[in-house]
Amino acid sequence: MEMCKPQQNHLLAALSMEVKERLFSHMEWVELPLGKVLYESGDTMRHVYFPTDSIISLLYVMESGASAEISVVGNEGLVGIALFMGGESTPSRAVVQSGGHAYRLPGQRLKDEFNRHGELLMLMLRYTQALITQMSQTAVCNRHHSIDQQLCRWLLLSLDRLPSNKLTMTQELIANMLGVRREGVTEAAGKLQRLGVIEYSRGRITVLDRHKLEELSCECYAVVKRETDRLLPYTPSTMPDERSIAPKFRR
Amino acid sequence: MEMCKPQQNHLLAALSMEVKERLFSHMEWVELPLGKVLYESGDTMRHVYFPTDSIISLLYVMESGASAEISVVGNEGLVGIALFMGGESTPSRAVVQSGGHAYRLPGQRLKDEFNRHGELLMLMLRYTQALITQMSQTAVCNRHHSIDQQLCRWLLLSLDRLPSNKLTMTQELIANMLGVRREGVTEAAGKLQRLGVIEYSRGRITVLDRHKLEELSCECYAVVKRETDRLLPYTPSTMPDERSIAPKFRR
DNA sequence: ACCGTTCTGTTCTATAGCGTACATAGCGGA
DNA sequence: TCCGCTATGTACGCTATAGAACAGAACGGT
Repeated sequence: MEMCKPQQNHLLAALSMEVKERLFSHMEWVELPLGKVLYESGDTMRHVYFPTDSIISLLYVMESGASAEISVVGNEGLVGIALFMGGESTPSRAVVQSGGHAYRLPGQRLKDEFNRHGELLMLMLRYTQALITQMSQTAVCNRHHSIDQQLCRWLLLSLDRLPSNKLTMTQELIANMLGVRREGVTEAAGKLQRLGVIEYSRGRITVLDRHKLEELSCECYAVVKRETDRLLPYTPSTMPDERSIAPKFRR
Repeated sequence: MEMCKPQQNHLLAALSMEVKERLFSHMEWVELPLGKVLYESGDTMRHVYFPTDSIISLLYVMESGASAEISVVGNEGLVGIALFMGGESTPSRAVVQSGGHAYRLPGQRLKDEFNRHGELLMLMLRYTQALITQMSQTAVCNRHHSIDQQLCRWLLLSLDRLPSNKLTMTQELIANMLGVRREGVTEAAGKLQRLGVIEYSRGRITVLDRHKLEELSCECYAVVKRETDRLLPYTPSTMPDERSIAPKFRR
């Protein structure tokens, strides 16, 4: 048996003997044929996969059926971060892009390695997953949606983070954020203004019809919003039974 | 200390009294004027920011100077995940997009909350950060680069995860991954073939000139590669011990 | 050796967004 | 009050990519 396998998984290889032995006693060696779906959008993940000579694509599949790759995972990584990030699932699909093999570990076994970590950590991880969702959706949106749709998404994301329905933001600035021309924003904003959805002048934008804005936006806003709400429900910490909630974060 | 009631930070609000009190004894209340840069690409972060009534944009600034927003952070989150993810910095810039305030915590204080967590966790987190980098860069690439460039990037990312210089992948499949038309891939691949960079037929692609491929690719590949190498150097620690694997799962 | 299927190549038109140039309009300081 | 600056509006040609339709080419089972 060769000592230095050419296609071992790098993450597993980097672990100490102690941890590795504990994990490997529960590890399965599985074949991953091309096209196999490891998990669908929203699926509760049961295993994490450590690819060795296979490649897995994380895709976001849109309502239209069109898809875009969010990221790609090979022997440098693992599939199923949501299991330890705390979200248990993601809005993306994992498909085998290049057939091969992987080590597979029941999610529970991975979580067992985490069972001493406190609430702060769990909270951070869950937030991180929400952030990742946003990033992914941004990539998708950049690929597939019009400036008009993206402006709506962007306004809604901003609106959710502000106390009023006004934001101070020149079209030039928005263009930089979206990575488009200022003129493109001018046109899109003009349309929204003509529709009575927003009102603006010299860097002061007032949202008049939020509902319409949501209608005009692409699905990307809703996806991020829904996932963020799911991951971070923000139970008020002033509640007296706060500490009794904490154990639910531990598995 | 003033406890900003209407616009408290949601993450802080969700913490238990115990943890919150420990954190708040080291917390600063800072003003964030519009346009202030919280950190530049590659900067070692000293603080994490919990915005209350401000919005911070995470931007990736390209070599050309053009920029694209990776994500946006408001009172639902925090700026500086790299501090607890283990990377200490990111390739992105954080700019105040909407002036306001935030709670600021020295990074070390946050890390103190993490100091009992084992090596597995740290490894996972570092990987996650690398993945996040890839996602971010995908968003950037989708916005700004041609199909030709994106194909090069994609081939390189795949190549790095495979043992040989051959990959089995139809143009149709690649098109799905990149979120573009199959015809677009056909054209881009044709150009590469004519340049002698690759050779392919019916789903079998051989990379002949990797160096050229890197030249033709946009910067996005290099950014992700460099960051991944930095976060996960895979130091030649203990090699895997075959005997620790359950016999039936050995290769 | 054949035939159907699956890949790849080509060509047409349509359009969104870019680059560029320049015009207008509102605010704010002197 | 005026000037200058910044923000917004508009217009024109250009290009990359989408959408669609179809032709050729190679593989693989029977």
